[in-house]
Amino acid sequence: MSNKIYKPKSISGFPEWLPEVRLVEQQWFDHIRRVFESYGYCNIETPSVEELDVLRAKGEVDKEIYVIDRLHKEEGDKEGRLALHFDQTVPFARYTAQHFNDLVFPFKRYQMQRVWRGERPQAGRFREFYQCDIDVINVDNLPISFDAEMPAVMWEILTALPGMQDEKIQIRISNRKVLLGYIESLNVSENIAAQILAIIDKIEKIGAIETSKQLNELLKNNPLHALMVDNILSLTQTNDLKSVQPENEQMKEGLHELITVMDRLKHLPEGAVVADLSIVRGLDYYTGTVYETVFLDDPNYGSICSGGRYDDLAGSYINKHLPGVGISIGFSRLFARMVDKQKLDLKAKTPAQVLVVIPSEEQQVAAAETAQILRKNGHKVELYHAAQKLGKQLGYAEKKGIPFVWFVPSEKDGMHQLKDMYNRDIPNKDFKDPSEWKANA
RNA sequence: GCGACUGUAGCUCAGCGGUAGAGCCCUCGGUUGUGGUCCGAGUUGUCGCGGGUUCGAACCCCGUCAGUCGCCCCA
Repeated sequence: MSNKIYKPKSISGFPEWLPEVRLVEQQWFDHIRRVFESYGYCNIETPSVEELDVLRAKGEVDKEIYVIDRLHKEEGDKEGRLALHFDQTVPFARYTAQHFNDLVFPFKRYQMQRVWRGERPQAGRFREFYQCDIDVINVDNLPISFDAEMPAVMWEILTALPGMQDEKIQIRISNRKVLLGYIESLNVSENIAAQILAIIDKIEKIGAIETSKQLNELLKNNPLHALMVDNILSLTQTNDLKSVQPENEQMKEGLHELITVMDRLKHLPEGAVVADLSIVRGLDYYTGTVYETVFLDDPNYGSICSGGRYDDLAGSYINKHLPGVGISIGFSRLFARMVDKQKLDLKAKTPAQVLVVIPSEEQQVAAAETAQILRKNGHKVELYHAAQKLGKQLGYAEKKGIPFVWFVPSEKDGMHQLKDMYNRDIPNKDFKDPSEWKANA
């Protein structure tokens, strides 16, 4: 055995939490799971790794993918290269294609797992993080109503998460067919079109004036550039979808879909969900509706809940047409912000609700028996580990944030006592029998 | 991948050329069946790493690694 001590340090971008934070994180997962299931989504879990070729099936992927290797891999070993998945949508599409015959469609599933991206970490940006996804995939046709269900479910979750009550968030929705259709009508090269999208994507960050400047610079060789820039800006900033004149069939279809989705979200509070044609959402597999969600007081923190519709992602793995739509909570990004802003209730460092103390050696057995009875009655119980001074035992309960302390009787035929640690003024409750104490009473 | 800034005790930081410090935390005591306050005592360091300048470097210089924040990209 070596005595060498490796100084412990956290690896940047790979978050880990203290017990009191983890407890709240688990509550968040419970809450999210409950709402997902209330809409009938079933859970699946896919492996952390996929074959690299599966992850790249949709062509070039910009995302930084971690590949994994065996330490003792021999030269010439013929194995598919394995890689950690960078999202849950691609593995889900593979899963759906693979188990096509055993699934019932429309297939509604949720997934809450870690994903990995080798990007440079920053506030709210990790290399290992949780996503909570819901997706629906159907055969041949997927009703547009699902495009409206996605943000509705997420709004319900996000506004009710413990600690999120005061946060002002907004889900923004667009349809890529609108902007892509419009840009197609401009007859510019593919390269220029991509650059236009990249500039529009930053509109909130850099402002309309800077956007206009950059677009003019980009398009300056086109004789109509002033008009084009004006039109792009007014399109991406419009508040009235119905007044937009479609330039072609694709744009018309996108507008119609977007208007339909917005119509079906009218039951949500004013400003919860808005149509925003400047949403670009990268350049990967989305083909129609796209979502992103921001904190209104800090939109640059990044999206905490994004997704969209993909017409043919599963088609990379099976010769069928399997359109889908999905949305994903950037769980770790969202959670880390609430931790940083101290919005979480971190009193408890343990799930234990009651600490059974051991006032003296003689009571050790009685204390252990009592703890067992309380557990059988549904309480979460920790038994103190030694017959030490009571002040020390109470201090322990306090430090761990255990709300109740239990005293076994000090004499034959005496009463059990329950002490409330948070409300010192409340007198101790007496019980003849530990079973008289009901959980949550 | 590019740029800026920062690395000193478990944590937050002071010291900026002359023997390494404070607060918090932790441990014990004041308090042998009822905690949080207060008081006293105590433990804690390759000053990120390597090289250079200097009689002397935590401090100045070079390199390197790590972290934070921007850019890019994204949850």
